[in-house]
Amino acid sequence: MGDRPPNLKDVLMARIKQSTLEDVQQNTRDLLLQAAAVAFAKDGYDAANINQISLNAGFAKGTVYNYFQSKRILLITLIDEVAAAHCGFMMEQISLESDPQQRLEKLFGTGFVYVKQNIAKMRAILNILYGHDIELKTRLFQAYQPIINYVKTEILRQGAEQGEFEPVNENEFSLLILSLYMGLSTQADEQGNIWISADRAANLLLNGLLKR
Amino acid sequence: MGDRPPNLKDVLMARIKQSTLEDVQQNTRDLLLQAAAVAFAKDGYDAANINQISLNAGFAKGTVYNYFQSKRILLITLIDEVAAAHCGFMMEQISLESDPQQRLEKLFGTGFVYVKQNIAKMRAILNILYGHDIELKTRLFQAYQPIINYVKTEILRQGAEQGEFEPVNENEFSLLILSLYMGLSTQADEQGNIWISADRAANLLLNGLLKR
Amino acid sequence: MGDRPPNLKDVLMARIKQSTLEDVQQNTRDLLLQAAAVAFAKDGYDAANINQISLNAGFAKGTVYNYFQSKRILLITLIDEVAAAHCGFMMEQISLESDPQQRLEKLFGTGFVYVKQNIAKMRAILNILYGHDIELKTRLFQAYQPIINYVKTEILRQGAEQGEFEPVNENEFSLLILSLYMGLSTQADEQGNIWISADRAANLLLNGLLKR
Amino acid sequence: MGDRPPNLKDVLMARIKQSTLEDVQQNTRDLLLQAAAVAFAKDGYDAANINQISLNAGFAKGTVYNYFQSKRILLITLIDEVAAAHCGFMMEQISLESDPQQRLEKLFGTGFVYVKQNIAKMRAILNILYGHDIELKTRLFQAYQPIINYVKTEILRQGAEQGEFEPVNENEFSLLILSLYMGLSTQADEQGNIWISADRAANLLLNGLLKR
DNA sequence: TATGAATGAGAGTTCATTCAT
DNA sequence: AATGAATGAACTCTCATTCAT
Repeated sequence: MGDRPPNLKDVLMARIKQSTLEDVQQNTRDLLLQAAAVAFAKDGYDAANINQISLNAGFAKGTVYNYFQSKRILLITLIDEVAAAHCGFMMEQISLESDPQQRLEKLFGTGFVYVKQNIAKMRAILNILYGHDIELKTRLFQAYQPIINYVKTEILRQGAEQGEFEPVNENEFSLLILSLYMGLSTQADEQGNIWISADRAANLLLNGLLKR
Repeated sequence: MGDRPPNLKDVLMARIKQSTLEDVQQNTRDLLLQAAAVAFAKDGYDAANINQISLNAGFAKGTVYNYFQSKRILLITLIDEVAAAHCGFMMEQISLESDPQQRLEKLFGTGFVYVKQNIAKMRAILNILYGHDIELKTRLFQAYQPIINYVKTEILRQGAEQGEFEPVNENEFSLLILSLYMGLSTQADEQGNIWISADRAANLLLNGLLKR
Repeated sequence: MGDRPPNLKDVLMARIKQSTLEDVQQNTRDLLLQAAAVAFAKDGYDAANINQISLNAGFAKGTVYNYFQSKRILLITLIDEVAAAHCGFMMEQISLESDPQQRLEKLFGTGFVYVKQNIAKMRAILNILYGHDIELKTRLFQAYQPIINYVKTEILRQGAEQGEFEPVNENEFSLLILSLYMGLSTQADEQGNIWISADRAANLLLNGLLKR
Repeated sequence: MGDRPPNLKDVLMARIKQSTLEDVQQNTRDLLLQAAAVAFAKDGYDAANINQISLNAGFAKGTVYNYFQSKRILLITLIDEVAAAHCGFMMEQISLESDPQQRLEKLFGTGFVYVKQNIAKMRAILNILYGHDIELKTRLFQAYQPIINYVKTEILRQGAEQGEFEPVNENEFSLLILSLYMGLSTQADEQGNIWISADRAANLLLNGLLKR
């Protein structure tokens, strides 16, 4: 690899000297996906340079095509994997609470944590969610179904059944909650911090939801 | 121009036979900007084809360069002009009301009307607002300062002074209001219709604002 | 065009100073097709470089795409136009004779003249006729139908009706004649000369055709 | 090799469990050459994918480079080996006849048999014979010298000496015979069958050769 | 010997931009 | 002012080849 300046690949590779072939492949794939997230976040899908993604990941320009058939499939893969990880992380954390109101607060709390820890991936995702490409938006919507359903059944419905929440249109309101979460996420700064606290964000909704 | 089917240009041109040179230029410019809005809305800035914009406006490939120095300047011009018209239209309508609460409701009412009547331009704008390009977002933010200031001084401050509203952080809350308006606008359908009514949108905010 | 060495384009352009727009387009198109024929003849379709074709024609590398949508469409266009010209030329010349036997001799005579005058185009065509691409061969076969039909009806059938020729399977024999012509054409040297004379080639067939 | 469906390699490998190292190498080499013939026949040299050849032969991507230094050398090796086998087979069979006229008939008979039994290899060879690459054509011509010389001395000269054939230009006529054989071979169908019978093909030539 | 991850030169193609008419 | 032929930088993608295992 000669006199290239050390990069993410080199650093990580050093840690896995004893790795098996599967590890190498998984590692390369992950490095490429991470570099793709950074590029798509910074420049958007259309303006991002797939050769540069490969180079930034620490590989030659063609290497990305050993793992992803095309630039678009690279993006779609990123969407699917980020959405799965994002949904999984949030659902796992939210499930630790049992009270619907606390679950809603936890949604924003844990959601904002995910944004902070995965700012590049989130920006790549948000560029699509608010972008022009209908096909990609649909894919993204499908990939986020798990958390949408979770909010619907495990927060809204449960809250209504327990008499805590007003009965609302579950479908509309679960979408509204996720829209607010995503909308606030777009306002994260470079470090992934969001100007409004998770509690205040949840309260904005709770004031409209809670019986008084 | 031969046997092309009649297009927007041809139709409009027929109405202005008596126009002066300035009128023709203004008309051409507007046609190009409108075609640009449609293209940027549909494909995004990067993927939009500037030659196709010119053709869709009813002119030849090079014509756009007689009016705009580059593709990017075309976009910036579009941002500035749409923002100015958008702000102007909303402020003019809102000013017809004098009560702060009614003004807030009018903001969403008249804002949603603007979206419906200018769906392509709005989508082009929203693509930028939620896109990756910081420079363009800054430009957009500057261009929308008039309405942000208007909300701050003519709605929030006035409401607070009249004892109708809780005293809130004017800067933060005016941004939050505009964010909600823009966020809901991203959910407009093909015809520019938005699933939530202006009243309900305003009430979401008012419930948190109003003294009880 | 600066200090490029003068090329075919420059020479020809000089002759058509007064040309109209249509002339310019037709001229550019023809130059590109001719350069394509030379390249496809020399390197074959797959190995030919479409950028180099444009450059060899005297234009920038992208110019070929102003006239042909893709490399393959450039080739298909070349096939169609060469076949049409080739068939037209031969049929026109052969029709000057009325005797079937003389027409057969004229077929080889005039055919060999066409080869000599269009050696690059012929080699491009023959590379396809004897190449691996079935789709292209089919297209070529379709494009040469006129001369195949002409041989069938205006030479073989007429010769049989006039009692000069043995009655043979018209379809098979017309194909055999054209196959022999094409096969001999593959053996043309750099200048387009063929080692066997048109008369001897025709006689090979006439031995099998003529009644004795 | 895991759960790949069994392929030619696996089947053949099973039969040679007891083989020595040399046998294994020879076998691998042959499998690669056969896969190369199939690929070159189907897609032509330029468009054929050397990695796919290796995979189709039942090996990994890089294996072909353990046996052949480059794609081009693989092709040249194929040319040499096919030509040698082809010439050997035909000369061996033809030698079973002693009469020149019967030898000529046998040439087409046994030649057509070879085509049918080696359709992929023949198509690869014919693609080169009628292709654009002069260097390869020259190589092919050299590799087929044995059969050309055989026809010249063991058929034409012998026929003339025995008074059966007209005295003709041996060099030209032996080439003509082989050209006819190759030309007819290009018209073999998917199964390697040729529309004209060996006897009729031979008779076309005998009409011009035989004394009357 | 066989493997397959990685390489990088080079291809086809797009399209913002220029400029002579 | 409007045109559209021409330009050429830059991009996505392919694949022959290398080499450490």
